[in-house]
Amino acid sequence: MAVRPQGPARRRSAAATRQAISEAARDLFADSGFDAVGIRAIAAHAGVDAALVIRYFGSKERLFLEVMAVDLPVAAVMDGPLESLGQALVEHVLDLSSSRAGTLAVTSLSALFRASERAPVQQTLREIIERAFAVPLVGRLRGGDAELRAHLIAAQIGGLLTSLHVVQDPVLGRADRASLAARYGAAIQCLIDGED
Amino acid sequence: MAVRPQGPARRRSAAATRQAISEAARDLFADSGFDAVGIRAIAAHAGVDAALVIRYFGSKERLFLEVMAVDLPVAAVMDGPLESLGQALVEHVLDLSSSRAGTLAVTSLSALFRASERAPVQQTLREIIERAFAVPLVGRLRGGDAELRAHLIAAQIGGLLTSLHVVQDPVLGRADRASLAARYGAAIQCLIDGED
DNA sequence: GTCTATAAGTCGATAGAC
DNA sequence: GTCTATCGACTTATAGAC
Repeated sequence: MAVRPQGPARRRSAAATRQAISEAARDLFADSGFDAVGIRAIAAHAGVDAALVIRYFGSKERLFLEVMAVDLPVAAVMDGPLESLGQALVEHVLDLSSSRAGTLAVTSLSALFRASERAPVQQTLREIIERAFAVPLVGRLRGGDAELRAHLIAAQIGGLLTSLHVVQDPVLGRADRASLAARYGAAIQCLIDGED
Repeated sequence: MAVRPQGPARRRSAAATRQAISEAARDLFADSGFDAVGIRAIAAHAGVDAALVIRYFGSKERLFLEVMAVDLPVAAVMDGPLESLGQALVEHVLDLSSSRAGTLAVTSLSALFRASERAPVQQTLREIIERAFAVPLVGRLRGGDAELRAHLIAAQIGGLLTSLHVVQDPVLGRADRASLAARYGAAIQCLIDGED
């Protein structure tokens, strides 16, 4: 085996270092929020030096934006039949927490939400909503005010998500999946159907 | 006139000092959030010394909780007729921003939402929801799952409030009051009516 | 490519003089 | 009741050695 080169520590490829920082930041930001997580903690968690975090990402805020800008994984259910989309959407949202990817999306969204006094974070949130709801829905909705209705549906889903994961409403936590999907699904269906 | 006593600065009554700190904290927290506002800034804004802020309120977090725990002023509309409560509720929420007290409630609520990774803040939010929605609604709703439905209505209003004031969705910002109240009001009415 | 060292500043909270 | 002074720890970000 070749002896290690003269660098102060073991080398990794640039890509591997970047990725390690990315993953550490994602995990820490997602469960403690932007302000509570320092660059030192991210570096320690990634096994790199704190200066590298800035070197690779420019600033803590840019790192946050790059790492938390996930898409809400609802594309599949949004293409389903319109007549039962309300209930299907709620079921899908309730099931997010049982997959690793879903949990990550939900915790990232909560972190974005909590950091939304920063203008670029707010912009990121708007883009996520636009991609997840407005884009797939506006063309499909019958009746007037399609764009408004799509954004109101996004507001409803946002309300459900924040009640579940930000406020952590105990009544919603105790409720069974079926009644929750039926009740809230019906309210969303109301906006899908339109009926002007 | 009696000469001023030997204190290092002009005296105020304890109550007046407390109130000055309270008001400064309320304003600053409401438009910049918990983390972004330091004790020194609050003190400067109130015209007092930074040490007094801690002396009077114990800690920055206790000050935040005491000052931001407002009630959402919806009691009046919640007692209105059930058949049109959905639309009335949305109209009321949309009109909050045109009164001083309403704006204060909305910005305080936004600040609480954004600081909700702290357990006591989360608890405060739950109590606000309980008082504003569950208490006045549970007894009045006909049909099953009254408690669940009341909390889902709270989730819907929460979604509307956060879309308007936290995310600041531009589509909702541009929409006219009447269509917004009609569309979202109908969706809320759906949960009020029940129809199991 | 990775490190040490440090700049330059913030923070919440406390002790004690007056 | 109000102040000064300060503790101790933290922050983001940079400069430059290796």
